[in-house]
Amino acid sequence: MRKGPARGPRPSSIARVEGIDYVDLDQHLGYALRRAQVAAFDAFHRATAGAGVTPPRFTALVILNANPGITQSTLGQILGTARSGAMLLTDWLEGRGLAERRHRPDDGRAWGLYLTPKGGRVLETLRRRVRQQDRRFAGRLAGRERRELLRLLEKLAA
Amino acid sequence: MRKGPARGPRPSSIARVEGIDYVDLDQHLGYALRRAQVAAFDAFHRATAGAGVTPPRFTALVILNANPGITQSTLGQILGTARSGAMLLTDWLEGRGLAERRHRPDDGRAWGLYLTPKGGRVLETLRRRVRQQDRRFAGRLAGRERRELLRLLEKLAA
DNA sequence: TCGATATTGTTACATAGGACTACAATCGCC
DNA sequence: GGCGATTGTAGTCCTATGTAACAATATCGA
Repeated sequence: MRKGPARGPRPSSIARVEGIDYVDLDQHLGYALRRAQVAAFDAFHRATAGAGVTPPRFTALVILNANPGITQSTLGQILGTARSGAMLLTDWLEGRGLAERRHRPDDGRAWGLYLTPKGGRVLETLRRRVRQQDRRFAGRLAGRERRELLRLLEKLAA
Repeated sequence: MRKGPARGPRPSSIARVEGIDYVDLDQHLGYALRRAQVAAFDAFHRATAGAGVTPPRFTALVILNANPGITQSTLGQILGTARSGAMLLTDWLEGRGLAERRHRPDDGRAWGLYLTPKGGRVLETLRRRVRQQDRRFAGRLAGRERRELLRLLEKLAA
């Protein structure tokens, strides 16, 4: 229906071009957020290179680990995607042996989603790498600045 | 080649789901940035509803206005997209009479891009609406917080 | 000056992530 | 028991990219 930020082929980075007048573009929160997010995505991608793990997939792993047994619908809500998208994501995870669907005794329609032992191990590795890269990425900020940034972002997205 | 944030069909918003343990997801800059950006995009979309103007299109208008005569390649660099994408974008702008291509006397290969008078008017309207919506969106932040946020984002994206 | 090389716009093609809809199975509630 | 709501699923469509190939033109070096 409408359009929004998602994931797809990527701008390797949004570099400033020499000799161009950017006017007051930086004063727009949306523009500033987008630039920062592209940079963050770059960092994420470097951290997980080769694993084929995208941000939503990583998020799904984290969520499944902390909330075993949730349904695909719930996962979709958490990620902000349609049910069909959550299903494709689950297919992907299951296809790699990272997660599995288990019938729910209490509800014949729904599946419960669980991380497999392998999924847990992969998550741990990813988590370590992502955290490390995150720290490097945020290296330009002082510790207090980083915390302040997170606080402000949280306030915006709430 | 790789994947990254872009625009496409959208998650209407990424709401927190009741009873779910989000663990330390908020501690990841990438995740926090993404959530904030989705919210910002929502605000942008409301501001430009009906105009069919997406963030990159808006950016292109602003850039063309301040840098008349730039080439499509340069526009692509600024937006962080491939030449072919810049061309499609230019087609769209030209199709609506917002911008036009003019032959360059100095380079037979390239076109110079210029905003039309109509393009200028549309930009002014959009700019006003976007700025207004931006302010509303940032309303949850104190003036100083907003400036601080922009400063930190800039530092990250640089 | 001329030929190799690079750049620009363009076209055609491929991909990826979503949304939307329709459907069958199942649940919940009256 | 029956009807509306929910769940997973499959199918289809759309949009925004990127890549590769090409012709025209520029540029640079021998």
